[in-house]
Amino acid sequence: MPELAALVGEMKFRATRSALPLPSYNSLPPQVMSLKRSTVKALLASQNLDREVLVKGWVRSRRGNKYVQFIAVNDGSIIHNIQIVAVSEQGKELPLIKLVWEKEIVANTGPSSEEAFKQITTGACLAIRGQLVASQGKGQAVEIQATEITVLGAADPEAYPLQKKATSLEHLRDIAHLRPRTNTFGAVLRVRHALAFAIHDYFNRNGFFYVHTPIITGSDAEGAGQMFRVTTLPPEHPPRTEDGSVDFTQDFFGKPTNLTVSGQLEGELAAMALGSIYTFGPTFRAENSNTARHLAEFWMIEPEVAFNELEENMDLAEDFLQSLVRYALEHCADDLQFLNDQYDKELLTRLSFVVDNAFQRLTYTEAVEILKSAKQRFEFPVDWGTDLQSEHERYLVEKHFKKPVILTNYPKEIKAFYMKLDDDGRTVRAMDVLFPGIGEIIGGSQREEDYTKLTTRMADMHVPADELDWYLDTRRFGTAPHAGFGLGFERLVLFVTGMSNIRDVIPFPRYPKNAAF
RNA sequence: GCUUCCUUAGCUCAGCCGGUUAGAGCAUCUGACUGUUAAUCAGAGGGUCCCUGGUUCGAGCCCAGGAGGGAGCGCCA
Repeated sequence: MPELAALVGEMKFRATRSALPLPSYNSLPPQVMSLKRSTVKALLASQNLDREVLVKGWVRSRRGNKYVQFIAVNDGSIIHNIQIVAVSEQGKELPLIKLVWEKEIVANTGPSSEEAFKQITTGACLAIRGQLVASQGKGQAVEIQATEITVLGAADPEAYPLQKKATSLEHLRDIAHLRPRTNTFGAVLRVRHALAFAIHDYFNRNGFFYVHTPIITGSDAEGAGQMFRVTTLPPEHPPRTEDGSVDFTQDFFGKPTNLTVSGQLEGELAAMALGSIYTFGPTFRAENSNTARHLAEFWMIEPEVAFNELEENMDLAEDFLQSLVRYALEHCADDLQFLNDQYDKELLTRLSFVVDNAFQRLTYTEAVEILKSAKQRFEFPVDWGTDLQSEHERYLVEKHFKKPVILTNYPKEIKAFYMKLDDDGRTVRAMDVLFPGIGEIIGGSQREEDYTKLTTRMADMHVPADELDWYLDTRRFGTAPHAGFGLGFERLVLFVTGMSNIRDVIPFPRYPKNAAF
């Protein structure tokens, strides 16, 4: 014999529901099914009131009493919620709406209705049909007077991890599969989308062609960092050659292969035919970097332009960045306002400043002089010939110039082999764009187009020329001056959103000891 | 990889010099309230104090080792 309490609960639940006519969800009247879904964004902007609408989304909060209920619903189309109101008939308890739960219509009064109402909790997914009307309350212009609410998916309030109150960004990283449902990550992901779109739009308007460079590369000479090996050989017992080393001729590609650390070298090949090109794709670095500015898997944009020299490369980088930030300011106003209010009160001011003011351009040598005469004490000494430390870059950007800085003409010893040698033979035509709070957001250069100088540099730096003969062919056949740079997409998103950790501006971050989701 | 800080309720955190039964706000549950704005008010339930070992009459607190996380640095975008 079952426990009495359990039996009563079961009866209350089943009996009331089976006492009602039970049309299935799929046999709802045609006018219900034909009503097209509106986004919250469209409804909040609508001037066309007093009409029937259908909206679907997730419950952010529910409040009220047994006579009137207010449900804040968000569908991701915009950061704002739409308020759903369910009011009771005069003199009656329970709001007068038709509730649909588990594909069955339940009455608008009675125990089954109470059960259905209990499913409307934070995190639950609803479809709401009702009248779009001017709001009677303050705080929102319009609201929906619900006539029918369908519970598409309940969310157990005891188990649902996202509360109405603040949750730390660190904890949200542990539940990254649910964090898009928060205001913060909704805003970040919409801004991220807008920036990605703006990048393609900018290049398309300016005559650049989007080139897809390979993700899997057979070259380990790109010089941009540690690589992830790609192999189908069994890790326990790989085939061996006679001398005992792994026999990569039996691997999938017949040679060792890795995930790309840069599309630049292939991008240069395309630029030497199409003129202006860009890449925008995933990039992988197997470095053990544990910082708020590094990911093992990130997205990089690499434009490359034939006939451009260093000056034009700087002009492109500056105009490009300013255009992207301007696009975000114009198209993500609500999201940026939220991030400004919630995380970084200077965000909008800083973004406008970057759009309105020219970047400071100076050479590495000039920067060293400024740093040497600075009153500030640095942990690491400044000396011509050594790379600048984070503290030095931060001083220049945040204290001395108080604006984005483009540093050029670095000593050749601290830069990559493909950068064009200056006439003095000591420096190369490199450029780093430094942003406040981010540090290096762009790294680029004019490329060495002279075959002899390039091969000499490669020999000096022990870069195997035989593996890069295809690259050297561009210098052998119809070489031309050209220049380009790499923009870390997540660093751009970091700057525009004002977030402080790069792991919070990509949906599923990859970093040492973490590849969850 | 290095330096440093942290780990206590579902979440955010407090916990005095090592001393009785482990605390708050929010969330959750129950009740009240006919237009709320992260609603409010009243009540209730909720704990492997990260793990292992040690010191002590006694450990959330002290010591050692381990795990996880944050921040800073290096590598870079």
